[in-house]
Amino acid sequence: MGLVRQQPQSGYDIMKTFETTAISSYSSSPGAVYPALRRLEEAGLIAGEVENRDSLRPRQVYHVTPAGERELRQYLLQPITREDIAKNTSDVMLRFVFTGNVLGRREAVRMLTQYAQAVDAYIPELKRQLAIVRQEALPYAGHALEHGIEQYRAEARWARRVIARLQDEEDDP
Amino acid sequence: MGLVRQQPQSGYDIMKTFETTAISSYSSSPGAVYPALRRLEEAGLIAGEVENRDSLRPRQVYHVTPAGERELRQYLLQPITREDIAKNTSDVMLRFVFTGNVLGRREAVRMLTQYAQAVDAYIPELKRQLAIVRQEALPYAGHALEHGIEQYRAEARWARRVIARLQDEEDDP
DNA sequence: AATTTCATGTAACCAGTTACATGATTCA
DNA sequence: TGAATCATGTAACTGGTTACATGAAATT
Repeated sequence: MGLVRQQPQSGYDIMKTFETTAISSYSSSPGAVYPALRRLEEAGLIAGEVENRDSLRPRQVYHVTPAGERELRQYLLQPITREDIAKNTSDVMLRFVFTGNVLGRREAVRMLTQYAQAVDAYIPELKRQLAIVRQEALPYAGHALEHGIEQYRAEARWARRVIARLQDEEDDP
Repeated sequence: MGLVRQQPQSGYDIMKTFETTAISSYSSSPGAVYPALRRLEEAGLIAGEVENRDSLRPRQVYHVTPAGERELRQYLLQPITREDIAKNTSDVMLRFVFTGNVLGRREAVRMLTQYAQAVDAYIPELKRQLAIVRQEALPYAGHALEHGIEQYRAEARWARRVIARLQDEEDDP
């Protein structure tokens, strides 16, 4: 839906995007995309219009309805939870991109600030787990946990860097 | 199955592990765990035995069969693909832990070496995508891509550090 | 002329989520 | 004694995967 918001497009376009870009964990199969578009349309969040109706190769181009816009904004404004960061960071990234595009720079900064704080709060949790697996002499699990800690550290660094950059732009447009 | 390999355990134990540890993207719901155990048992990869049969609270404790052991080893020996690293790094981490525990340090090092190479090969791909989104003036998508690049850099650093550590242990056991 | 790409979909299969259900045991 | 935990499962719903199907338009 975020994709359709950015630019009205067809199911085929969406499949293309999932195939070619690094939006991981999303499937480009028509069996996933077309039913999903249908569901969103039935929920009234997007609406499809047929392009090139007269020609022999029509396209269903979807665009976001006002109700869909409201829903999307509401979704993007939801606070970032511990679950969000523990499960899929790439989902959070997608959310960040849409937050920036739909709600603007201010909100994107707000979101990243929240995100960085949530990450900071999560790292000690992982450290506790690391202490436990070290006690239990599970070396490989320990390495994997260190991996997680490093990942989240990189995560926080990135967020703070982007926040700084966005705020610089604000000062100097 | 990897969990059952490490130590024979029940469905409840597995649910507990998923709940308490940072094995993301795995569900702790009984509706997922018990059918999965059943499937593995029907495939002959694990076998369950009833503990405390006489008591009023029996437990089905599963252990890996020889066929399951073969299957697991074969799975762990499979080369790491571009898809593996692009989709879910946490799955790769799980695989690393089991590789270390089941196949030993040598294989763990081999796997990490492969992994680091695959990551190195993936980063330029992301950089190309970054160049494209910069051309198209998509700032937020650009920040998200930079995030991905940073993540994979941290990934490669971690892998090389762990490789070095494991090789040190080898020299000096 | 043949292959690839555009463009849309359907259907069978598989698997996860949520919620419900049951009952014993342990702990406060 | 009541609440939490141990322990196992089922059922309805949801949604994704794989594969099949169709046919026009563009490319080689």
